[in-house]
Amino acid sequence: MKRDLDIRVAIIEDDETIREGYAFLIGNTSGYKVVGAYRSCEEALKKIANDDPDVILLDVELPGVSGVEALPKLKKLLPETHILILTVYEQEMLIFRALGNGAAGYLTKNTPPEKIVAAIHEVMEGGGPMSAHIARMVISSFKRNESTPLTRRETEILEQIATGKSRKRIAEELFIDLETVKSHIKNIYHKLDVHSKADAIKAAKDNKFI
Amino acid sequence: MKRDLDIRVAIIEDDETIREGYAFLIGNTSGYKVVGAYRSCEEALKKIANDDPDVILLDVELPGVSGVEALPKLKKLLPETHILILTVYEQEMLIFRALGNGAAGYLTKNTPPEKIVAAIHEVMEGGGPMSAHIARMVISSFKRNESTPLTRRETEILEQIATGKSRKRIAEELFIDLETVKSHIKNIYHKLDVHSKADAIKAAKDNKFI
DNA sequence: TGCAAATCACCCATTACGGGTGAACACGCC
DNA sequence: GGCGTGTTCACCCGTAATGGGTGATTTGCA
Repeated sequence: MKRDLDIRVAIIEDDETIREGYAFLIGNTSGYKVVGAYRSCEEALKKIANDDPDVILLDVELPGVSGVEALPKLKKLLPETHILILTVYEQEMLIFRALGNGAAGYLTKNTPPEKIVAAIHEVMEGGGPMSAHIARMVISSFKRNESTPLTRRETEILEQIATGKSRKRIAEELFIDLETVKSHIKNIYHKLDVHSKADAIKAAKDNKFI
Repeated sequence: MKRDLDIRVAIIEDDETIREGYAFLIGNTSGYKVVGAYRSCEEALKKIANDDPDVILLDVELPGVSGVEALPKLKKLLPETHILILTVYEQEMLIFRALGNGAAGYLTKNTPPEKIVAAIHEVMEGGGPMSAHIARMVISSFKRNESTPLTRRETEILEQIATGKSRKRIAEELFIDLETVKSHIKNIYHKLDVHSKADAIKAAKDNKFI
């Protein structure tokens, strides 16, 4: 299907200077080829399927249909294509929405040109290129709060509650009595100063206790 | 406190050849200094506090106390120190446990020496260095399944259920009737072929529908 | 030896849950 | 124009789960 061995790159970016800059950079790197460049998602969604790109560089802050909104549509149109996000913003919500919608990498626009080319290569090799600060935020999102007021057992039980299991089922799976589970839950509620499952789960997640 | 401007690195690694190799590499790079090298976590936990390291390179597959187990203890001992995981394994469970326990980065042992030094630098600058394949796995963990059988509304309601909220509360927050929520839940259960909250949440999470 | 953690017990009233059946209305698609 | 899908709401049923009070025992680590 591919017409040669070059990595086929498409660019979706509204700023002409930046778009042309990327196109020039990538087009002049051996092994890479620009097969499409668009100023909007609407335009790209109509024509990009014909470009058969391996990688799409996607700006998230576009006028009209934003990059994150277009992501699922691009993925549906080109399921095998890797999509790299390019942005000036480093907002957590935006990052996690983009990654949840199928982005294969996330780069900030201060990324030096040679690193962008390296990222395209990396994503083709099964990697997940991210700018340093983005990577740190992603890693942080996994990190638990080490100064939890909950004991080991309480944390374990709250995790089970957060999966929707009933106290009875939790008791059975942990080989303890239902009364013991109730007792732990009462202690959890006191420590977190809440009066319901939902509030306990929210408080614990907000504070990264679970 | 710091005796000079070098980045202070400690190494915990049982294989002597590898340990010495890293020590030699880092010690001979200007701007870096090896302040400790240990063959086990037990040994490291006793003495490492005196080294006052900026970064610790930590092997996860150690005899005795494993790297992941030692992570919380090291973090408690040296809260300001960045810990970089070094491993041959790329198991998801190990990666997410390590990141959840406070690791600042995750490198595989096939990482070339100059990249290890770069990773130490990157972590000092607020980055989160990861090997390419690890980064892809981390990113994948965020990705939703685009071919969900659930509708938009059903997904929304299942997400609410997964936070532990009651149907009544969900109805209030979405400004719809309790009966409507019940109706959606019945449809969700049918689609996922389950008969309880817990099973629905599990099925949806396993398939990345939520 | 003492304190925290984990275990179990019995009390109470209220609410939530799972399932069946049916129906109205809006929207897009052929 | 009609058909399917998605969203909304209604009324039925019985069982199970929840939140809270009070108190007691045992185990393990410091």
